[in-house]
Amino acid sequence: MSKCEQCIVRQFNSLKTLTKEELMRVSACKITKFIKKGDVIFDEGDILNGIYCVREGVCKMTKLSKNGKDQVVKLVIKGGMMGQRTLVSGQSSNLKAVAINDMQVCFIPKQEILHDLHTNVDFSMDVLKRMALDLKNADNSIVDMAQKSVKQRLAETLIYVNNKFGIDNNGYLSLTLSRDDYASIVGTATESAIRILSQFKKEGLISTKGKLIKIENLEALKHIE
Amino acid sequence: MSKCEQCIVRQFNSLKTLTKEELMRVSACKITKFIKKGDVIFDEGDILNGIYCVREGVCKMTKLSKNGKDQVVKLVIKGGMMGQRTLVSGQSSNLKAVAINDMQVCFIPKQEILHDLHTNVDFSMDVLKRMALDLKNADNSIVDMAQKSVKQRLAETLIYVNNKFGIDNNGYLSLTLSRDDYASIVGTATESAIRILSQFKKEGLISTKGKLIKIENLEALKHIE
DNA sequence: TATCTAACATGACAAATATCATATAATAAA
DNA sequence: TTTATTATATGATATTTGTCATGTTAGATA
Repeated sequence: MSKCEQCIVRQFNSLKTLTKEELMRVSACKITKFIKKGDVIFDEGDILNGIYCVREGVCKMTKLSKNGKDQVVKLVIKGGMMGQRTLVSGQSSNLKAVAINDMQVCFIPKQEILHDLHTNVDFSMDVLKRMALDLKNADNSIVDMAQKSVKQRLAETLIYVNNKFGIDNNGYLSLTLSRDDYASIVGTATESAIRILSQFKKEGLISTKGKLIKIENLEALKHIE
Repeated sequence: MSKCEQCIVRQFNSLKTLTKEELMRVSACKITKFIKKGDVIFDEGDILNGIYCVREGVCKMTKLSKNGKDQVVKLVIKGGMMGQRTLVSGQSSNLKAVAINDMQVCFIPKQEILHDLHTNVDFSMDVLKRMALDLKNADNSIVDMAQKSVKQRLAETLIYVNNKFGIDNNGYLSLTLSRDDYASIVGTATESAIRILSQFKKEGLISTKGKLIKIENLEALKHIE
């Protein structure tokens, strides 16, 4: 079992503010889990007894709407954490976490993190800072959902995936999402997402090969009306 | 100038976790401001040198979308705080704060709050907890914006205003919002908001008198399709 | 390989929502 | 009070988006 002290992933999250001693305690009680694509890590309403640190893979955090459709609220990538909000508030989870590809995550028990939150100011301030950033992003999402067209949101999602995950050797977006995932991120019907992607293709903004998508005209995508 | 130690409003926010000494220091450096309806307390991009505690009145926090429309992200009421996110992240404000009615707010300088955040664990944990709750609410708003119809969102807004602000002697919603405000909360065109309110009226779900709105059938509003 | 299944794709149509025009009512300013 | 301005209201119409039907493709399974 690998040690947190040697894990590069923690550089991307609040754990980097922990002291060596704190890290060793965390490392001693953490549980590393291997999650297969499509598996549910935790569900809405679950009581989480700790937080998850993503070592590998990508995860979507979704919420089921009353109309029966899942809405993706956030994508969590390597270095990301899940469950902090729930840990802090003491409530059950508001979101469901599903692996988009094979993942490796470390589970850290609640009491360990809570202890560090109370005793290490650097840590608690960093957690606070990241939560503040999450809140800002969420606020911006609200505005986008309310004010932008489906086409604009889909274009922005493609740009986001491009920026966040980059492209493979052939120029295709490294993160492969199903059309259904795109629809669920954008907040539209699967058919609508497919239709708009087809339109983007016709207009030369993107090209596709199966599920793979290649951005052909980033600038034009940025200026979708 | 009134003292924070005697201010009931702090019972509703994180300031209630401060010690008497801390409160007195806060009280000594706070500035109470009287804001008139429609006035801007701070704008997007502003550098805030502190946080605001709402003593009286209601405030809308909005963000300007690229299409030129303001989207209301949150309503802040008596006891609410503004600017914590910005204070914590060290960034400029992501939102604009506009008074919906006459307000009284107390401005507390940044360094005072930051000091308390670093030294009082109860305080920092409470701020964290409230931010976590804000984040949950924001996530839920994303889902609502993405998945619910304008009609549903408007109905829910009416219910929210009813629950949060109550009704006056004649049964009308105590908080009076313009049709434009409703549109900006729901994320739709003003005409659409007006049209749907008219429809609700025809269906007997609400009645109106000028800008005033009275909920006539709460249960039916809750079950709008 | 053949078959099955899930994902992708597209047409046809319906429903929701935005936009533009215009009218009326309410409120503020002169 | 009169006038000017802003908010509310509604019709007509265009656009966007959702829904249902159906077909196609690609990958999984037997």
